[in-house]
Order: sequence, then C-alpha cells, then structure tokens
Amino acid sequence: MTIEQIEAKQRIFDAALRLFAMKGYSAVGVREIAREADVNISMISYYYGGKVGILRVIIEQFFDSYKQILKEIKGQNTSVEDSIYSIVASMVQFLKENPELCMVAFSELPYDEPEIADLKASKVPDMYQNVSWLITSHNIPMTDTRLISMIGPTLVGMVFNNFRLRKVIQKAFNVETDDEYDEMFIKVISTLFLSGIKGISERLINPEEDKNNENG
Amino acid sequence: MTIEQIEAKQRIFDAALRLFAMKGYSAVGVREIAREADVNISMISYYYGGKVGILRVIIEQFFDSYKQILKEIKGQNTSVEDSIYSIVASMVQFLKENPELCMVAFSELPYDEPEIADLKASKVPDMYQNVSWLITSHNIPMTDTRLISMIGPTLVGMVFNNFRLRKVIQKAFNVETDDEYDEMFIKVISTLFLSGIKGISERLINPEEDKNNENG
DNA sequence: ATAAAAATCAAACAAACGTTTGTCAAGTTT
DNA sequence: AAACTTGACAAACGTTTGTTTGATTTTTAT
Repeated sequence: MTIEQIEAKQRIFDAALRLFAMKGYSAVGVREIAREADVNISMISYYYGGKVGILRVIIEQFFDSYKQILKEIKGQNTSVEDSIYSIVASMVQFLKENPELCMVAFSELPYDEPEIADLKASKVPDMYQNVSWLITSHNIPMTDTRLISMIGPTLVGMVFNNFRLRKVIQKAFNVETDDEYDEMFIKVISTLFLSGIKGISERLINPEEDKNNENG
Repeated sequence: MTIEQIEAKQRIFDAALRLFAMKGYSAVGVREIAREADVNISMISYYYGGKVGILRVIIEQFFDSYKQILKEIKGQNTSVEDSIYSIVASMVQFLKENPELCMVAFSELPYDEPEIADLKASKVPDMYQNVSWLITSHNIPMTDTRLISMIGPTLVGMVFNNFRLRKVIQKAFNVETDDEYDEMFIKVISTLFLSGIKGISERLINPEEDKNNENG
C-alpha cells in the first residue's frame, strides 16, 4: 500500500465515523460517506466488505481502546478515591480524544442490529465487569450482584451521557464546555460517585455497624 | 371517528413506537410499520403526514408527560431527601409505564434530525431546568451554572441509562430486572445522588464551613 | 334517500438504498 | 517481458425508501 492508498481507507473510516456520530448509523448512506471521503462508492465494499463493516470496526476499536484504559488503571493500586478519580479522568480523556467513536458505539449499543449482535455479545460484558472491579477490589462491602449491576453502569452512564448530550446541555444551560469545564466535571462526577457509594454503603447495606467509620 | 378508525391511527402509533425503540427511527421503514399495525401504507401519511410525523408526536408526548410529572413533584414541598426519592421514583415509574416512548425520545435526542430540530429546541431546556430546580429550591448552595449543568443531566442520565441498557445489563450481570429490582434501584440511585450532592457541597463548594452540619 | 366527508385500498411514483460488475491503469512479481 | 495483483473508477444491478394518486368503500350529515 502506498501512502495515498492508506489514506483512502482511512478517509472512509473517518468520514463514516463522523457521519454516524452526527446522524446515526442507519440514517447515513454509503454515497454520503463516499462523497465526504472523496472516494468511489465501491471502495467502501472493497475495503470494509460493506457499510456494516465500518460499524464493526468502530465498535471493535471502541471496546479495545476502552479495555486498554481500564487495564492501565487496574495496574495502579491506590485508594478508592484515587481509583474513582482516575477512572473518571480516563473516561473523560478518552471521550475527549475519541468523541465520535464513543458516541457511535454507545448509541448503537441498545439497538437490534443482527449483523453486530456477535460483537456486542462478546465485548459488552467485559466493559461493565471492569467497572465493577473498582467496587469489589476495594473494601466496599457490596456483594449483591444486583447492586453492582446498578452502580457499575451508572458511572459509565453519567460520564457518557454528559458528552452524548453536550449540544443539548450547552443550549439549555448556556454554558461553554471547554477544558476547564471538563476538569471540573471530573472532580464533580468522581466526588458525586464516591460520596454516593459511601452513602449507599452506610445507609442501605450497613445502616448500623458503619456509624463509627462515619465519624472516625 | 368510529372506534375502529381511532384504533387504526393508534395502531400505527403503537407499532411505530415499538419498532423505533427496537431498531432506531431511521432503521424502520413505513411498510414495516404498516404491516405491524395492519393498515395500508398510505394511512401513515394520511394520519401523521409522513413517517417523521409519528416521531414528532412521540417526542411531544414524551416531553409533555415528563413535564407533567415534574409539576406534580414540585407541588409536594418536602425535604431534599423526599424530593430526590420521589423524583427518582417518578422517573422509574414513568420509564416502566412508557419504556418505548422514553427510549425513542432519549435515543433520538442527540441526533441531527432537521425535521424535529424545532421540537428539541423548544422542549429540551424545560426538561433539565426542571431537574435543576430540585437542587436550587432546597438549601443546597449551588449557584454555579456549570455545576448545575453537570449534576442536573446526571440524575436523568443515571436513571434513563439503566433502562436504555437493560438488555445489555441483564446479559452482562445475569440479573433479573423485575419489580423488586426497580424498587431497589430507586433507593440506590436516590441515595447515591443525595449522598453525592452532599459530598460535592462539602468537599468542592464549602470545604470548611459545612463541617458542623456534617456531624450535627 | 341523497349528498358530503372520511377512511381505506391497490398501484405507481421518483429517489435513494447497498452492492456488484467489468474495465483500466499502476505497481509488483516471476 | 509476461503474468499477476492491487486500487480506483463509471455504470448498472435489483431492492427498498417515503410519498402520492385515484378509485372505492364506509361513515356522517342533510
């Protein structure tokens, strides 16, 4: 492959990713992708086997990147506070660096798309199990699987949702979502989540025995 | 209109809502809707002016119902704890009673859909401003608009996200999401959020002066 | 009973869909 | 030099898209 040829394949991916994020996978046509990527329509099937092939690569790439990030966080064995802060910070950084990748993967996740059902089935469980590890690996006494199934996705949901609805939020609150906003967002969400799970531990799991910890 | 005619229009709406929720708006064709609703294809344009007309009704209905719920909660002026609990409980109940309506509205919200841009622009701000009221109306000293813009959508995001990804969550954690699950979910999320914003108030806004409140 | 209105239908519309074909030039391998 | 591979292209493939038409039935109003 020459440099220009690599660029052709990459241009298709970039254009598709941007359009999928903007309008949703099904609302984007191959001709629109080809036009934006400045390639012939047939090149999409040539390089990706079809439109759905691009979506597959997007989702694979998302999950692999995401898994990599969580693996790095697992390496640093620190306090709960630091763990949550760095997991939120990493997620925000990941979202800032790959906003469209995240949006597409996250938006298409709940839909019945038979052609990517296998991908979802194999990759999604990892995603949440890794977040749940955060809770179980520290001395937070949460053994109920249902409880973890509520809290794990919650953290992911809080962060992703803010990015997913940024345009809407900007309009509704008339705020700028700049770097300063993101730094504040990391602090706010990690504090909210940390205080939140402590509150759950104290009030819902051990309403009595942890009172000494609260004042200690 | 006879009863059967009302049913025809309603059947179109029901079928479309179900299909939109399952596959996404753009992935559903009018013939599929007509087949499921057991009506002629032309009846869709006849009653709704076109496919996008159904989506408009869905989104309008969602926001109006949602606004109504929040209005009812505003009426009961109780403690922060009760307010948050009832707001979460109402959201969960609303989601349980109108899962598809919520899913469609929520999923299509971030997309560039020129034909419903006007609807979004007029209805969305209400949605979040109403959640923010919860924070400002009680004695939680949050004046920073950016902070409210982070926390307001967070609560909505936490609850909606759990429902949006229920199928995925069920598979990943092998849990049943029955009524008991939902009751627990309400307690968990409201506790998480309540403890969370208290934590933010104590640690991020007033790191010193609120220490006496914490032990009182 | 008759006229008007509303609801339903089969059929067709142009446009867009994703994919495939056959051709051709450029580069690589033998 | 000949055979082969790769990337790119215009063009066409058969479907499917959302919408509209005009005729027909059903319901409502006079």
